[in-house]
Amino acid sequence: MSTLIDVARRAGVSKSTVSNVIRGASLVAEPTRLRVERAIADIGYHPNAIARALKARASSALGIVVPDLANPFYAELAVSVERAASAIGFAVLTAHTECAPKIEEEAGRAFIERRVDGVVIAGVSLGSSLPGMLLDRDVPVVLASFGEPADKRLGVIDHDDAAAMETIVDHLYGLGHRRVAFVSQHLREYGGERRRVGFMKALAGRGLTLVDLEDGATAVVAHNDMLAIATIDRLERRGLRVPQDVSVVGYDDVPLAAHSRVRLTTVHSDAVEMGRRAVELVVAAARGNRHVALREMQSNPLVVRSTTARPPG
Amino acid sequence: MSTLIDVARRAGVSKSTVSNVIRGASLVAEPTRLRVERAIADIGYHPNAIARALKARASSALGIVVPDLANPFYAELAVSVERAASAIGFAVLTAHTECAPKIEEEAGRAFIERRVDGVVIAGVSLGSSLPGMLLDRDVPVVLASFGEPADKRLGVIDHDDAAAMETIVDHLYGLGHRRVAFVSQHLREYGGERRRVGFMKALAGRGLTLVDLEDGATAVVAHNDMLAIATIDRLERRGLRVPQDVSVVGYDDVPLAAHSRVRLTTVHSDAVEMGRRAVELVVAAARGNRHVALREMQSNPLVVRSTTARPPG
DNA sequence: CTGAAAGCGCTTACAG
DNA sequence: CTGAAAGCGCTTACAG
Repeated sequence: MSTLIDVARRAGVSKSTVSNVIRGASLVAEPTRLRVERAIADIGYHPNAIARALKARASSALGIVVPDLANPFYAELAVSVERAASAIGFAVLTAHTECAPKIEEEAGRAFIERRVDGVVIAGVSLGSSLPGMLLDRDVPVVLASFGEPADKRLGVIDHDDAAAMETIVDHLYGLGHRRVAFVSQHLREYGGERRRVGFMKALAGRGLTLVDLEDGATAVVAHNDMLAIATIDRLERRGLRVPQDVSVVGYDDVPLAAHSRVRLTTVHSDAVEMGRRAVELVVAAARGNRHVALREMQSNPLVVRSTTARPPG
Repeated sequence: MSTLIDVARRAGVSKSTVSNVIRGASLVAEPTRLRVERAIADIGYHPNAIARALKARASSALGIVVPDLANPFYAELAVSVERAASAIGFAVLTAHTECAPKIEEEAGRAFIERRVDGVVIAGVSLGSSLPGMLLDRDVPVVLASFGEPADKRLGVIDHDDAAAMETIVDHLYGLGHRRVAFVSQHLREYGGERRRVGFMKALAGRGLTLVDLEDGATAVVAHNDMLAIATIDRLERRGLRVPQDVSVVGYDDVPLAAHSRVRLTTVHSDAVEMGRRAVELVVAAARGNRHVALREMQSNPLVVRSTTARPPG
C-alpha cells in the first residue's frame, strides 16, 4: 500500500508537508495543499493507523469483553459500544469470554499487547484477574451493567438491582404469591449472585424465604430474560402452564420479551444508553491519562406483561 | 508501559537478544535466556503489537462486518469468527452496518487505515462499494452466508438457498398448501432477494405462484427465522392461529427456533462452521499474499417442527 | 552466541 | 510556508 513518501514524491513536497495537510495542521499554502490533495486522491492513499498509533502511543482502539453474544442484552450493549466508538474514530476489539478465566486472561493479554486505550467489560468471572491486570497497566476500564466498586480505579455503570428486586417482590406478593423461586445463571459471573441476594432480601422484608422451583413454587424470578425464557420452555415441556400454574419474571427486557408468544413480565434496562455512556467515560479517562474511578447507577422499571398472574387455587 | 529496552537494560543484554528470546528465535545461550526471561517477568513486560505490526507490515487483525447482531444467526457467526481468530493470535475489529452504504464505507476506510489482514463480510448492501475497495487494496475478503461470485477475487462460503427452497416447497405442497406467501427482509441486502427468487422458482415447478400474505395465504415462508418469528407475532396479534390458520417457515434455525413457545419449522444452517471456515480461508489468503478466490457451498436440511400443518378446511 | 544498525510509516519540534 | 532530523518500539540481516 502507498505511503506518505509516495504522496510526497508525486506532489513534489516533503513528508512533513503531506503530514501537515492530512492532519489539517499549521498553515499550508493553498496551491501546495491542492497539489497534495490531488496526489492523495490519485494514489488512493490511506494513512497507516498503525504507524500513527506507534508514534502517538495511543491506538484509538477500545477493547470490549462480552460473556455471551447469544444473549440479546449483551448484543445490544456491544453494538452500542461499537457505534459510540466508531463515531469518534475508535475501533473496538471484541472478546467473547463466557466468563471463562482462561479466556479472560488471554483477552487481557491481547488487549495489553495491542495497547487498547480502554476497555469496557460487560461481564467477567468471579475473582477475575482481568480488571486488575488492565488497571495496573494504566488502561482505564469500565464495568457495564454490573459490579460493586471492588477497585476504586474502576468505572462502574450499574443497575440498581436491589430496587428492582423490591419492585418484583411487591408485584408478586400483591398477586398473592407466597412460594417463589429464583433461577440463577450458570455462568460463574462476578456479581452474578447479586440479583439473587437482592431478591432474598426483598422476600425477607415480606417475611418470606426462597423455595425451590421443583418444590411447589407458584412464581419464579430469573436472573435475566434469556433464563426466564428458557425456564418457560422447561416448565411447559413438563406440562405446566405459564402463568396459570407458575408465574415467571425476567430481567433486561430484550426485544423478544415483547413477542406475542412470550409477553414476559420483566425489568427494563437500557443497554444502548449504557454502552454509549461506557464509551464516553472510558475515552475521557484515556484522554485525561487517568482511570475512570466513577460509579453511576441506572434504575430500572418493571414491565408487567402476561407471564405473571395470581397463583393457582 | 515498559519496552524492549527496559528489559534489555535490566537483563544486561541488547535489544536484539531480548527480541530473540521473545520470539524463541535463533539459539540463545541458556543462562542469557533465563536472565532475560526473569527480567520480562519482573517488569511485567508485554511486547508492543503495534510496533511489531508496523515492522511486519501485517496487523494480525481481521475485520468483520455484521449487518445486525440482534439476529442470533449473525451473533453466532461473529462469535465463531472471533474464536477462530483469537485461537491463532488474530484480533477482530467489528463493524455493525445495518447494510447502510455510508456505514459500510466508513468501516471499509477504518479497516484499510488499520491495515487489517483480511475481512469477513456477513452481509452488505446491494451494490456496496465495500468489497471492491478492500479487494483493490489487496486485502482478501470472504463473504459468509450469501453472495454470488460477482468478483472472482472474493472468497464465498454460501448456502444452497435454491435447494433449501425446493425442500420447503415440497414440504408445504405435501401438506396441501397451494396459496403461499414470502416475507422479505427489510434490509436492502446484497443477495437479499435470492431466497425469494429461489422460492418462486420452486413454486413455479409446482405450477404455483406467490400470493400476498394478506390475500388468503395459508402458508408463509420468511427470509430468516427472526422474520418468521416476527411474522408469527404479527399474525397472532391479528387473531390468526399458527399453524392452524397459517403455516410459517423460517431459515437459519437459531436457538430460539427450538423453544417450546416457538417450535419453528425452519432450515438449519451452521453459523459456527461457517465462521470457522471463513477465518481459515481469509487467513490462508493473507499469509499467501493473495485473494481467496474460492467458492464453497453448504447445503442445509429442513427441520420440521410445529409451525407448519395442513391448511385449514 | 551477541550486538550495532537500518528500517517499518508516521509525527513533531525546529531551522531556515 | 517548507523540509531535515529524530524518534515511537519493534525485527532482521549482518558482523564479530
